Amino acid sequence: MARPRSFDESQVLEGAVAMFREQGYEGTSVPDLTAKLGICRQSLYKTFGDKHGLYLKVLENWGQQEVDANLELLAAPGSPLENVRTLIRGFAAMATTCPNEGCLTVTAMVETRADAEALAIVEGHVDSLEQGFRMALEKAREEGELRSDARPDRLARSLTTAVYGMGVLTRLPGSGPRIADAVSVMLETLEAATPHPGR
Amino acid sequence: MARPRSFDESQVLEGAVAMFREQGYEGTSVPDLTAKLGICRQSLYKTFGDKHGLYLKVLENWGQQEVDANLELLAAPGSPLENVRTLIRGFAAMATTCPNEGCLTVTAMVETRADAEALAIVEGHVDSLEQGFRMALEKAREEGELRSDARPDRLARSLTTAVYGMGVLTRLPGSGPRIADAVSVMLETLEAATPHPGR
DNA sequence: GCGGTTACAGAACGAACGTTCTATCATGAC
DNA sequence: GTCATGATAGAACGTTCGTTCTGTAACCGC
Repeated sequence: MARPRSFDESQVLEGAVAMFREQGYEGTSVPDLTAKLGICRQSLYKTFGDKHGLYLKVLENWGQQEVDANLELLAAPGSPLENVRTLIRGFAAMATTCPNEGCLTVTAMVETRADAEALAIVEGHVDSLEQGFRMALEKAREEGELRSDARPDRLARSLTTAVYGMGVLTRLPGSGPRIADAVSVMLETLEAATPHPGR
Repeated sequence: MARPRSFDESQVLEGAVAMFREQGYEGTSVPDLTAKLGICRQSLYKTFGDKHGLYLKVLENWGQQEVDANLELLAAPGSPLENVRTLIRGFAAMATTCPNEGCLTVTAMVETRADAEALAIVEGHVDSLEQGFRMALEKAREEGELRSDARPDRLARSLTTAVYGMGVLTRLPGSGPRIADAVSVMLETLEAATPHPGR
């Protein structure tokens, strides 16, 4: 009954994620978006309301994809402590292999300090990661992978802080060694909380 | 021989630091600057070249004030390990008491990913902090405050990463507990590297 | 095939940006 | 007091931003 749209909404969202990630919100103009996403201005406004609406949608989409994938990894069957280690190593690998595409969450935290809606979404992402760490570490303690006097909540908050530190230092070329050592110390801190630390 | 200028250059720089810190580079317009700094447009361009020149000057000024103050603190006489602890606690206090004025270095890393000049200055700041940590920790090891098998370089890089993690999470309201726990774990990690960890 | 509906393409809007230009004003040397 | 000099104040430049408007093109049900 009408002309079909010549773009795929989820593909547009994916492309927008990449652009906002690399260039930030202010740094990505509407002409930029329409040119690289294969969607015309009118359709963009019809579909997402305006640029800010698209940005919020992108942040939510990021949460449903990246963040939820991390949570699934942390809650995966097997050793919860090993899941934590795997995720941390994964973050470090991402930070060192793709230094130019920084973490969308980090960009959003810094750029949108006056954007309450965006901040709320981003805060949800950070909280989710922290809770994911905490639950995995609690499970690890219950299963005897961590000592009974370990503090999963404190460890989780510390890991979260360190992970976002890696996320922001990714922006600096030559931070590879810094990030690698940060990961080493994180893993050692976890090791020190196991029942038999040391060899 | 001519009309004297009605502004103080160092005061203008200080004010500009505050504005760039809170609002970022893009988020601070030239009319904003002239209105709040008490300097007219013409004088701003005459003195600093252009907005970008002012920004670079601000970054350098930040380095000479904040960064050098931190380095002095780390190299202060007395216990080098205690100096490290004091600096970390100071960062945490800053992050929790002044959450709205984020770290200028963090803002610059995220915002100016395509600005090579700014990035170079900022990289210098990060490297300086890391080296400051490393030298203090090496001195601590030499003086017996840390075990001989401690790794000052790794610890320094890890601390640096954690500190900038705190810097970016400052942007999120309600990160107080997260930052506090991150500091606790950092201090525990240092404690674990002392000759007699535990009580 | 035809009509109605929706997407597309591009021109055009006002506002804000960084920057430059012009004119006025305040001072020090003589 | 007069003049040269440099700072100040504000209008004005072109560009780019996000957004809206106008017309054209493409599809579906009948």
